[in-house]
Amino acid sequence: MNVEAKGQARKPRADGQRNRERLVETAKAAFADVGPDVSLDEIARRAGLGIGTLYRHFPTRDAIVEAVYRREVDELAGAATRLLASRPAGEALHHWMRLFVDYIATKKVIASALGSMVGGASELYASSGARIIQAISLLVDRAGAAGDIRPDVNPKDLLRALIGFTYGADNVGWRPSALRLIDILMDGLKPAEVRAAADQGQD
Amino acid sequence: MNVEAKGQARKPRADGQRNRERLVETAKAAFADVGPDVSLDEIARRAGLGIGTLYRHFPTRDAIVEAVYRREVDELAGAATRLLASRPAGEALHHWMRLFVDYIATKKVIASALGSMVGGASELYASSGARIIQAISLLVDRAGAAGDIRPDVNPKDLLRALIGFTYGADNVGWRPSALRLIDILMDGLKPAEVRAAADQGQD
DNA sequence: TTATATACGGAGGGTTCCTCCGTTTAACAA
DNA sequence: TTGTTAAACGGAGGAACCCTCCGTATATAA
Repeated sequence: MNVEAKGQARKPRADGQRNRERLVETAKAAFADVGPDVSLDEIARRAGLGIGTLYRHFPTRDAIVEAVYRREVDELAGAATRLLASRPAGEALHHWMRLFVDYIATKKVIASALGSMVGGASELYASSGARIIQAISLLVDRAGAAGDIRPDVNPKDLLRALIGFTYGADNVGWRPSALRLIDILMDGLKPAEVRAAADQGQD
Repeated sequence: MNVEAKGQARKPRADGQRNRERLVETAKAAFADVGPDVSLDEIARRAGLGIGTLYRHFPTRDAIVEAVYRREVDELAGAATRLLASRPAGEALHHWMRLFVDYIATKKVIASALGSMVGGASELYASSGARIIQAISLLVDRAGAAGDIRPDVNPKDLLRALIGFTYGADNVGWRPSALRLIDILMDGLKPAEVRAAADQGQD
């Protein structure tokens, strides 16, 4: 019942897995109480591990951020289908965008990591960025098909906008500002008829 | 005819002014051919001056960026009134937002500097950030008064959006993406009647 | 010419990033 | 158990950057 195709691969070392886990948890705590710019050295130090060990497990900063926030990203991506099930596609998209802002509000690190993933060289592999793009694409497609928004909207544009809105998330008042911008953007996405109708109650 | 109120202040030293000028020009060249993240050490080195000299003239990175791009920022701010003179306020706002993107497209450094100014602690002094805010506020006020956009739009929100759109200006395709987003945002700013009218030619 | 406020220069300490490689240790076979 | 070996560890160390501090040099004004 060996899964290996050829040769005899060893099973991964137990200490390796333990340390990887330890690093992820330490990083999570460090992001929370030092801030999103905490140094990788600091994370290694807190974990009681050598810096070399950290770099072997996570060759880039984004890699460890991704590991830390995998669950959050999954939730956010999953919320897309959940929202679609319970309301019109246009509203689902609107809610999801607000949700995006709320997620970033608590975990600012995600924003910059997403930023470098979305436009990055390798968009192919199933990274967190890819899952988020899938989610927003689904919402945009459905909303477009339902006539809730114009049919020619580029989902990546919207994602860029969302990431952009959360840029500078330290400045006071950024959150309400981002939410207002989402409302405006959402209005701009609607075909003129829909807006006119919404303006006079529903028909 | 002494301008000084009290005591006898000396006139600024000639070498000081020369070096300041030299630093600004060197920085401009360095931003252009090394990139927006060129180190301050590198700029001082290229200028043939000590790092201490650079820091005395420009205590922060933003300070030197501001000196380098003062003219560009002035032009951009000035464009607001020029545009207002030649077309309806709503269109002027729309054009100005596109112009903003074009300016950033060539000088990426401005974006991050603006970012830290706009939300920064001291919004009071007449910095570049302040002049940009004044420009966009003027446009928003006029457009609101003319009924081209809704009257309750917060100009700082728009500026944040613009800065956000230009975030990640290295990624391929960011510029057309930013322009599309501006169009959408602009549509969202319009009162429903205006959009409906525009959709069917003009009335 | 002299006095002195101004400006210069760069050494140096602190931080972060990341690589490299000698040492340790877990997994597996005999 | 013991030996072999691949995997993982650790941290020294070089490079880059930031910024301060203070001894030295010089332009200005008397």
